[in-house]
Amino acid sequence: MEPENNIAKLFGEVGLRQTKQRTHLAKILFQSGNRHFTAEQLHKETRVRGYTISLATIYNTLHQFRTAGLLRQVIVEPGKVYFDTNTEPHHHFYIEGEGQLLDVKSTEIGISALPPIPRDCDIHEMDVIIRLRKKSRLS
Amino acid sequence: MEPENNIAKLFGEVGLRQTKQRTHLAKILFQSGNRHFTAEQLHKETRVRGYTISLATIYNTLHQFRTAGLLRQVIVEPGKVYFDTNTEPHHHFYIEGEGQLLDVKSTEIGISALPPIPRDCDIHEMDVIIRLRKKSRLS
DNA sequence: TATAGATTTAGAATCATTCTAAAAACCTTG
DNA sequence: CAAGGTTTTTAGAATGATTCTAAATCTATA
Repeated sequence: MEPENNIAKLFGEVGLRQTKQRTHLAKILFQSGNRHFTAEQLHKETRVRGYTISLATIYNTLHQFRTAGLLRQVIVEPGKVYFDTNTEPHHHFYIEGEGQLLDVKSTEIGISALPPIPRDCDIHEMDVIIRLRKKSRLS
Repeated sequence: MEPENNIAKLFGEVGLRQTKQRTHLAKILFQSGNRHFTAEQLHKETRVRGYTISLATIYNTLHQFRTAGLLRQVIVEPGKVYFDTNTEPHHHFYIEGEGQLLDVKSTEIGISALPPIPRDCDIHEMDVIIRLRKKSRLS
């Protein structure tokens, strides 16, 4: 119930200094449910909320949050990066044409076998993307 | 054993006119085993082989081949699109840092359960990407 | 073989993202 | 609390992959 303090603590834990801009972004991103967004969308949202944060800072901060483990990248479309505040292992629906991402819980996809990993490599992460299309009304 | 004819037939089947450029690209792409590549890599390769094909044509043709079902896109990295001549359902290893893609046969990953699809949507395709990193020699 | 329509092309344009270098903010230490 | 060194922020330029444009060229077929 002390959101400001939580953010201070969060920054402390991941070793990021507290600045006005980072705090604003953290509020937008971490004080309500999980969300998917692009840098550009977030930038628009800061302006709507009356903050003034340059696009460069948005990008810088998103990368810092990502390296700190607070955000995850989702790559589903050429030339555009989505970020996801849900950093738990999970998967995605992607609605093509709408550009909408939806989380799929890890438990909802049963993966029963993995292929042999090339020797000299470790698994870093696994992405499952189920690409969907809106049913057309024309039958 | 009549590669030229095969290509002619291929183009006929998918409704693409035969042109010098498209034929050259089809030769490079479909006359040996499956491969992963970017537009830029393919462009370089045409030059090495002594063909002269503009980058714009490379892009045009790749998209036409894709719509014709002869190629598949693989999106694993921001700002860069890979193409794959293997159009069968299958998955990928992606070696981060190396930019290398490797096929994983569908049968090598057992997917036993799928989440409920949002009503009003159909599954268009499913991508599984296992991101790998080279083991560092420093233990 | 003429012709309508498709294709190719060079180069400009676009778009998301990154870079640069200068200004501002931050956090010690004296 | 002021100085000084380090981080951050920022506007704007730069980048890099891709797409667009409009003119030139080619292709299939009548």
